[in-house]
Amino acid sequence: MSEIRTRFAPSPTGFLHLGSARTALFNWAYARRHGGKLILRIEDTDRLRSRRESEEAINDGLRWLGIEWDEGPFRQSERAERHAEVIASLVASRQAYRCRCTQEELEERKQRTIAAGGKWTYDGRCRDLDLGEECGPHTVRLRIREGADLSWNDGVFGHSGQDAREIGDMIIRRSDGNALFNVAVVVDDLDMGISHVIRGADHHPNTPFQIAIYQALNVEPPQFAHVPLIVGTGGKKLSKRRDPVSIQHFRAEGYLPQAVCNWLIRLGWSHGDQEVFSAEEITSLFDLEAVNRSSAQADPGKFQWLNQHYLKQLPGNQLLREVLPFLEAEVDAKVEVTPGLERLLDLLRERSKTLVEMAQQARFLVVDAIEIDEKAARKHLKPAIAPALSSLAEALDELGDWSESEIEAAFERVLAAHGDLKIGKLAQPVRVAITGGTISPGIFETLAALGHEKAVRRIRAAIRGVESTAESRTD
RNA sequence: GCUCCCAUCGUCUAGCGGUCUAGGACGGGGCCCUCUCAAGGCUCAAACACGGGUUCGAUUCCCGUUGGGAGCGCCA
Repeated sequence: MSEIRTRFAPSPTGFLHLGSARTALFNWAYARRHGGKLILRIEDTDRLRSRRESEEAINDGLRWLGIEWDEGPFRQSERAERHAEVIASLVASRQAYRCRCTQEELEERKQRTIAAGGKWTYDGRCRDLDLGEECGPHTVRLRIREGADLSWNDGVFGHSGQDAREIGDMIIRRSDGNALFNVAVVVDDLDMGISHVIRGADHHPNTPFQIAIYQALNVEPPQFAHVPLIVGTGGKKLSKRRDPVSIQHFRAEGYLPQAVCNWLIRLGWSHGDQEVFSAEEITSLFDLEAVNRSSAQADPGKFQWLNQHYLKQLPGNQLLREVLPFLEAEVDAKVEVTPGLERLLDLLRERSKTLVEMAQQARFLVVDAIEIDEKAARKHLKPAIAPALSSLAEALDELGDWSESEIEAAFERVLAAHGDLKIGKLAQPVRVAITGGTISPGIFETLAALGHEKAVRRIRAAIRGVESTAESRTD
């Protein structure tokens, strides 16, 4: 059996799109699974929409996801000569012919046919005219035999095909001399030795026409597999306005590439009841047979769950490396890495869905001065708790060993000394005092992570705050 | 409008004629744990779109209906 060669062929018209990324992932997984190669080809023949920056964005996105290609990136635009050559050979062998119908004429005839209740395919006006080079401005059309068998066995949809009569003689070269997408794709796939064309189901209707080109070229088409589209909430088409669709966006939101890949691979593909797949599992288990035929909605909830799952699994040094940029953006300053910070991040991974959230939750530890949430202060920093808070500040200040267990012991002493105060009564005020809010990891762990000096300073500052508001109230 | 495609809990899905009183996961409810928030454990609710066939037997096969999607460019 010959080598498995798949390709990812995006058009560089924006950022790496969610659906494109999944197609890339499927192609990559399929190639890896079978010891084959993935070829990256940029379909940039639409000059108006193609931009070099978006090509870079696609490469970056793929690299970030860990999808490595083996050959390319090739640019379709750089292969124009080869496309022209193939079209010329098709004309020479009378498989294609020149057509001088103008767009206006075509449009008019089309409207007339439709108005008369007919179905429009090219009416073949120039089909047998045998027009030569000198016929003036013209396009080139592929001659489609009426009885041609344009069917194929799709890797996902099974037996597929369309009646040749439904297709009509399609244009393969524009009047400006450039090849059209369908030919360019066929020629490139052929030249690049692609064995499996795995692409979005939006290409499903294109396939019969491409098969006609393979037939005209008298070559065997590759295997086709069309993967169902990803749709947005409500089963509607993904919209750039409503749905987040760019991989870069997810990256900026603090999602891990492992989570994105895992999420995407399970959209339309499954392996029994398994939900979590490492990159190794993806590339050893992925299988076209198990790809679904119906389109899938992208569920953000599952995505968040997966992201937290991977966050929890990340080795400490990697977690730090991932969060640091987000944390520095959060506080808008360079952040010094301390053991306390590392400890806090470790506690935070169980409480964060994304790196962005984690950075927000770690903020209190790296800033010099915190802002205390007013509502939290009103609820928890009341005069009644001030005495206990003072004793705690004292007890903590005297601690020689700033460890979680010593801090806990200090708490217990203070609690006992204040009439068996419940720990919750003291923990919340302290939490507000040191983090500015009501939410944090366990209070002993949080205090330990924050550090001796900052912790005591913040508690004392909170006590002063309580006293001053108490005074202003009695006025 | 025409061509093609799809249809299991809210969502992603398992199921490839009897094992289905339909399984898992996310999300949701409840309980436990608990210094807050999480995490974790246990638990509950939740689906075969509808109508005809085929068959001893249909979630599974066939045909319609309905609903959704894609394509119908001198775009890719």
